[in-house]
Amino acid sequence: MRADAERSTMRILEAAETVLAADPNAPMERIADAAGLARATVHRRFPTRKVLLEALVEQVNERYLLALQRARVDAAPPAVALHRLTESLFELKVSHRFGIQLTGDVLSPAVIERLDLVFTRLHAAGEITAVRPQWCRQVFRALVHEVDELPPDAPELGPADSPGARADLLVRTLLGALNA
Amino acid sequence: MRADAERSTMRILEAAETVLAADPNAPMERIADAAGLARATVHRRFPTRKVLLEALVEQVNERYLLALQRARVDAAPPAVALHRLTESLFELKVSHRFGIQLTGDVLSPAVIERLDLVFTRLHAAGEITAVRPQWCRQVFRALVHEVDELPPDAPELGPADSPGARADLLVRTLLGALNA
DNA sequence: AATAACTGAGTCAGCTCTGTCTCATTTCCG
DNA sequence: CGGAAATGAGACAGAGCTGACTCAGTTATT
Repeated sequence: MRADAERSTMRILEAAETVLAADPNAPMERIADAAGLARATVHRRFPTRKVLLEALVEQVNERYLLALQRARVDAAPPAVALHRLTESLFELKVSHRFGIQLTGDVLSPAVIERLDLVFTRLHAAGEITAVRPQWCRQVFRALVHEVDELPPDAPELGPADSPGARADLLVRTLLGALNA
Repeated sequence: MRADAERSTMRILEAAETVLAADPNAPMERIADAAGLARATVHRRFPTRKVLLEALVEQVNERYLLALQRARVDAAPPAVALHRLTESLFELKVSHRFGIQLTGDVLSPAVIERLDLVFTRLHAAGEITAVRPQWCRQVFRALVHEVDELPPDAPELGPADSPGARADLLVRTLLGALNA
């Protein structure tokens, strides 16, 4: 694969993210335009729309996994790990909104496993009463989405729009929800 | 409008709900089939797909409002009202999954107003610390969705699958989330 | 500089969905 | 019963998207 083609592939993935985030049914041509390429070129890398979507999912799963290991999910105190993970996730959301939304159904097993680890450890530490990691994951994902859609000046985020404000709110809300 | 045509209209709305819940992009013909009618007949009632969708939204808004007044939102203790409202909402979800999902953006002002009333009253009663009804609504809707997707035998719902088990879980979780 | 890889632009057939129209037939309602 | 309304079946044009293909021109690599 020529360095040339590599760049094109990346461009396409980026363009697909931004375009499909705005309109999940956008035609391939709009993605090609956003990437500054011809539609035919997109079809050369990704023969089918389905293939392109799968590539997006895989890409997000990789970054997800990266965020999990940067959060030191298995070593750090679980509440801290959750907080760090959340911060990374919000960053991930700005550049990969569509992909994340798409992974709702098809999170990679590796990601699920690590994610569940956070919640079992939270339970073991007595920070939450909820038992099943699956349920915790569901609530987590839902709240991440809601917090993410909060406008920057929302009172829930506190006075200053500090970078960790969203993560704070999320952790607080999630622990409250899973303690009931 | 002949009694005949009235029935057809209802059939179409019902069919649209069930078909679109499974596939939001399903073609008009599939809706017509599900309604036991010809595609042309559907187009006679609802000239455009857009019009049909709007009708679905309106229908859900009506039922939503009905649920709110049956819950005695303005008189009953707010926690009780919330519980009753939640029960109705879960019922509504089984028959109007698609419409409810669609109303995420376009809830009627009347519904929003009544819904906000619940949360301001909850705050006044000291049951939640969250202030902004908008934020409460967001979290509420998100959790309703997650609880609704829980399988009937989920441990979170308790031993017996009593009718109010889901509402119990939701109220518990929501109050926890909005207290953090 | 030569070769191989990549790309742009255009064309093409095929498919699906939409919305409209017609006309014969069935169904309601007074 | 008889007229009016509603329906089914089918055809129709139009639009949009997809995926494949060609070929001339550009770009990277050795």
